[in-house]
Amino acid sequence: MHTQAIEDYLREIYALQERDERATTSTLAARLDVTAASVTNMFKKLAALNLVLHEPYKGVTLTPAGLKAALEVVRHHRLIELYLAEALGVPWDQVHDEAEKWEHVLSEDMEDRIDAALGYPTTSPHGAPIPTRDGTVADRPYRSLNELEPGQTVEIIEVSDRDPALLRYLGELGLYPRARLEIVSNNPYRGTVLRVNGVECTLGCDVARHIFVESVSDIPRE
Amino acid sequence: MHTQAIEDYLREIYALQERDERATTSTLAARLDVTAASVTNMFKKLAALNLVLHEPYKGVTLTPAGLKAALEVVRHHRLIELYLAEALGVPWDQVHDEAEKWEHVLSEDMEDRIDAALGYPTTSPHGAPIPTRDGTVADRPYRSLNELEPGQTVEIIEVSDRDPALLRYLGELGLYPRARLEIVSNNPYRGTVLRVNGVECTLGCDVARHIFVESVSDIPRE
DNA sequence: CGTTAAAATTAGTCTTAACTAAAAATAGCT
DNA sequence: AGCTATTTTTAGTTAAGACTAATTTTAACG
Repeated sequence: MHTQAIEDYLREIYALQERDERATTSTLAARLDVTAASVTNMFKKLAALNLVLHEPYKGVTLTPAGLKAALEVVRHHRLIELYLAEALGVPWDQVHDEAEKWEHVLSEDMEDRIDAALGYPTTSPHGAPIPTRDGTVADRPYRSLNELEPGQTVEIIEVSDRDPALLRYLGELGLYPRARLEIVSNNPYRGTVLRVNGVECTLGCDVARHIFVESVSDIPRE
Repeated sequence: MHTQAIEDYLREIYALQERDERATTSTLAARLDVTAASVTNMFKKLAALNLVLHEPYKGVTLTPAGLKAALEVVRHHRLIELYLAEALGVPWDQVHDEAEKWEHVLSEDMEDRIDAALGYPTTSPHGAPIPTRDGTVADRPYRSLNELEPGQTVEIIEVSDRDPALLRYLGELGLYPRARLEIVSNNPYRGTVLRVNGVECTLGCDVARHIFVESVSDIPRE
């Protein structure tokens, strides 16, 4: 196992690559709340450990070994998020911050027990896929809310887990994974207007961009 | 909250004082698997933080502030031991080592949730009292197995949690807290011979010393 | 194409908590 | 009491991972 700091960096680098964003010095610094200089130091260390490819002034990319290590951390993280929500009733806006701490102390044995207690789940409370133990992740060919045409009815698949205030707001509206909603209008400046449970509401573009959905026609409800 | 290292030292100093043993440099070094020099350094740091009184060449004693901090760590430790055993089915010989890691990442909120999920328990799986949130611990006016007269029937109250192999052995014999046994003979050199569930077995003195019991006459079974 | 702003890197420092090796203090034994 | 073995402490080092300040590289724009 790697140090806690290394695991944190790997988790965040993965989180960026997962969304096709570049893992740059300044982005990591903002996400981990450290200075840019600290990030550069760690990038060098990760590169020396063959966990990332560091292109100076460009950013890093996970190597196969780095991806494997990152997926282990992410698996721990998402399993714990779900466990806290299911077993201890922790609200979904708090599970991310707690899991960030717990993920570093989870032994393989405890991982197995939690996995079994949850019935071998496949997604976190926010709808993110839980990597398997051997390091594979489900594809996510989903679209963001802000790319959709008015009139469409869609089902929420996943929402970003990192903004507690936003999660509380979405929770109030009932915008959890598996919730269905209709797009009323969509405008890159004014945001997305949608109807959920008969209620209309507006989400800003930067919010709508982090909500992933699937067309209802594609997944007939059982 | 204090650093993980400080919490580990406080926990072990408390564990010694709880058994009326002196918290010396070498004892702590053995328990925490560090060198004596490291312990001396930490003793100075703890003394500077007013958590212990350090008498050079003699050892340390927890101050009121140190005791309070130690009891918080011990509360976390024992709550987690019980939670792992009850909720995840972890065998009682493994819960100590796992709890040693988990105790450092437990927020107050999670502590409350775990406490509630367990129904506000008062003892760990090994029978050790769980300190309350405000820092009080139940008295333990119990005797060790090796102090008893033959013929007595007693109930196990508590066993030491730190030797997994011993715990597995005791588990095989059914020697859990609340188990009843009869003293067959007791000898400081040969150890304690006892009968439990109709089976006779012998425990060495150093083992018997760490098993705490209460006379059955004192506690009529409901 | 050169100037400037932003981003990244370097150089050097700090803290925590370990370590080794050497010196000092205590305890045990005759 | 005095010698020896053990224990403890001191002194100095190391590693991780953060930091600041200064410098270099890249990107953007007139």
